[in-house]
Amino acid sequence: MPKEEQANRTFTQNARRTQIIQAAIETLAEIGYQKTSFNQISKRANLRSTGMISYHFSGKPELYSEVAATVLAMAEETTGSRMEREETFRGRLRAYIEANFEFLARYPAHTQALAQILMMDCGRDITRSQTLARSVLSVERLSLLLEQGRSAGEFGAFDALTMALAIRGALDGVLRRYLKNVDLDLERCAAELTAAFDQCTRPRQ
Amino acid sequence: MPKEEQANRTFTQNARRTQIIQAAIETLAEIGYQKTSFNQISKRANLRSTGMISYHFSGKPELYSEVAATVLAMAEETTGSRMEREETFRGRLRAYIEANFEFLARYPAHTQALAQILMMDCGRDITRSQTLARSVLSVERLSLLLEQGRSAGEFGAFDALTMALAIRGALDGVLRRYLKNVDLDLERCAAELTAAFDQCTRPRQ
Amino acid sequence: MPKEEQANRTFTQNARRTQIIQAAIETLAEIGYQKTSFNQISKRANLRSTGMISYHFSGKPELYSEVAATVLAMAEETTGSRMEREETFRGRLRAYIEANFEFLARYPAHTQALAQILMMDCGRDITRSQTLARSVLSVERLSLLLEQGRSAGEFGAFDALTMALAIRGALDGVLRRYLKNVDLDLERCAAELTAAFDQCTRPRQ
Amino acid sequence: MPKEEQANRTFTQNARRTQIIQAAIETLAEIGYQKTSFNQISKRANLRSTGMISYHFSGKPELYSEVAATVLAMAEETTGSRMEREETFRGRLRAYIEANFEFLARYPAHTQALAQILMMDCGRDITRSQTLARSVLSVERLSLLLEQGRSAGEFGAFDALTMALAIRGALDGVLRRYLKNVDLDLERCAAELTAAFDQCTRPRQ
DNA sequence: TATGAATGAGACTTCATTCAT
DNA sequence: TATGAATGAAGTCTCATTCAT
Repeated sequence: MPKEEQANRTFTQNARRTQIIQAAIETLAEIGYQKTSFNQISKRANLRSTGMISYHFSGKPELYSEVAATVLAMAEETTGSRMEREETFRGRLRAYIEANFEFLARYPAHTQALAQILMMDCGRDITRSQTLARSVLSVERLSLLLEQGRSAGEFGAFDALTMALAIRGALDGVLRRYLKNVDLDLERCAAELTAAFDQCTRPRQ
Repeated sequence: MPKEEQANRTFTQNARRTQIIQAAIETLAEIGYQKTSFNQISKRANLRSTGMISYHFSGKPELYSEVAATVLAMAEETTGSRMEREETFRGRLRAYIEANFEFLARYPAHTQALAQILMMDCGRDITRSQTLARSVLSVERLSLLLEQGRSAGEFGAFDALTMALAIRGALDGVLRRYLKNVDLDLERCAAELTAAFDQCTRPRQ
Repeated sequence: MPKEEQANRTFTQNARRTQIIQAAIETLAEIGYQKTSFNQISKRANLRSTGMISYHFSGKPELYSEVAATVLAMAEETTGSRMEREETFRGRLRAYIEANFEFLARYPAHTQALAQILMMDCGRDITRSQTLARSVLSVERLSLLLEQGRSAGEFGAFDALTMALAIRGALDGVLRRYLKNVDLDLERCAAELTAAFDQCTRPRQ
Repeated sequence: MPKEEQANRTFTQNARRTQIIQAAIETLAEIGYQKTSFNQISKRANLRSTGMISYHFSGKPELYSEVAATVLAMAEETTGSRMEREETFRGRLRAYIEANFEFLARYPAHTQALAQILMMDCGRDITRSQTLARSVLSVERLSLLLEQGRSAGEFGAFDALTMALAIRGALDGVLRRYLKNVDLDLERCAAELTAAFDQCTRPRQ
């Protein structure tokens, strides 16, 4: 009887959970939130029944939370390590933007799945949770970075939260377009965005 | 027997359609795309059965298309007229950003509903239609504005489409946060964003 | 307020009823019993609402009864007059078969509509009514013809009802095939069937 | 999660499918095609909801196809084995007619259900499928038999297809009457029809 | 007479979830 | 642990019929 609070999971249980989460990611990316059902997910996971999913997850919310957490953790790796190599806050901002594109290029399905879930998260199951707020991808973390950079005199006198929302939004806008229509040249987009936000975060005379 | 191709609608029919569209907007804004059903909408429209909705609209796609068209038309008014008053492209860009905030402040539910529909529009029923593409709010129109401004020497040498996606995305990001959490000071956000994009669209030396 | 038992109909009412009946025939022939709804019929009759049909007919059963009666009356003309010209019972049987094909060739839609209605008549609204039983097309009348011919020594000693059912069934079988697939050569079919039943009704030695 | 392409069905699934098919047959025979709904069928199958039917069959078309296939398979047994015992084509024709009556007498509900489905099969889901075309009961097979018999000199020079349509139609006509009104003496009908078609397929001088 | 808006029952279908095995 | 059959609520849609005008 799984579904316990966390821990206490056997190796097998974790394997199953991972397998299901992976299948959920693929399904969300492939057919979209609307058409994604336990049935679809279980097919992609080569499970013989949807009961398996209900058995390992308390319900759709938990499954989707786990999907989000998984993707966020992966993004954390890519992005976090990329940012830590930079010494200036300005350098970290550039790294943040570039890392977002790198992740998209490497894991489009994961990005897609996360986007789908966050968009539909109206009950705020995920958004309200700490999982997202603590992620390096979060507006909050980005806002903090800007704030610190401003204190250090690297950035101008803008409002950190608004700028963070703008940067995150701009990234999401470009990412979303790419996911719909792969014609975008990601490298060029990355360069354009880093340049743009590099410019508009400059101290204004 | 409604559901006819277009036109040919009586006064009463149009009134009902409007009423239903309005109820759909409120429902989408209030409980989100997922939970929005004909049942919920008909309750909010004080209709006795969902049959009434099916009677006036061929189905969910038509209803949602009409919702989108309605909101876009309203936005067109606010935004379009605000932009036309400007003479420079740079001025129009500022007006565009400001008008987005004005509309949001005046019609938060409409903005919310439109956002929900466009996000879920994976079948591209609406996105692919001309309704959106021709709207002032569209990335395409914004991109065109930037392109023209660049030709006129008002803007720098950035890629117009990427910048348009970024601006639209930044706006959506801030809007979305406001819709989740009304604590944002919209006027200040507007000022920050106009300043930010005014700066980063400048010709770079 | 129409819907009265019969009579008492004004000229206009009768015109409307005829118009609706005609539209029903076309609809049944074109799209089949299943898809035939008041809505479809009213469109084909250029009526502005299905209310019109309910206003002139007490319901679907009455409408379909009238359709059946109309077609049967037309068939009566074709077939009856054709048969009366014959002097022998054997001649009348041939005439009966030939007239069925003539009618089919001239009024395929009417034949189709009647067939659809009689097939679906499980409540026996029509079959049980006298309209059909009294028709020259009915098995009963055909059976009577055979009986009389037998008494007159023209036919063999078969069971009249069974033979009548067989002849009527054979005609329906060929007709139905023609209605599905117009490749049949009706004249040849008519000749074949007259010959066949001419032979098998002969007095057997 | 059933509804798979074919095979891969467990014992239980097949049992349920059979049960539902049986209930569908009874329902069709009892209340007719029009009134037969998943609701009615599920009641007769002692299922608690119509969802069960949708769970085992992809939809009405699949269910009805299976009903038709089931009945045709049963008829194949009765009729096929009865015909194979005959050595002449003429003998087989007689066997064919007699077997039809035998089947009707033994399985009136099945006959009724099949008749209902084939009559309403306007989309030709079933008729167009090979299930019917390959059945012994089909006009095609009957036509072939007549053709072969004619080549062998056993039958006269009639058109095989027309005669096959006539025989099949005659059988259906008698069968249908019996199903509506059980007063017919099936044995006598069988004798009459075999005699009749024996006579009219004779080589004519 | 005629209109057409409104109704509400009922159809089919999907789905997350439960439960006996 | 895993299976998969079963459930039943909820969803969208169709339709004959009613009724105020």
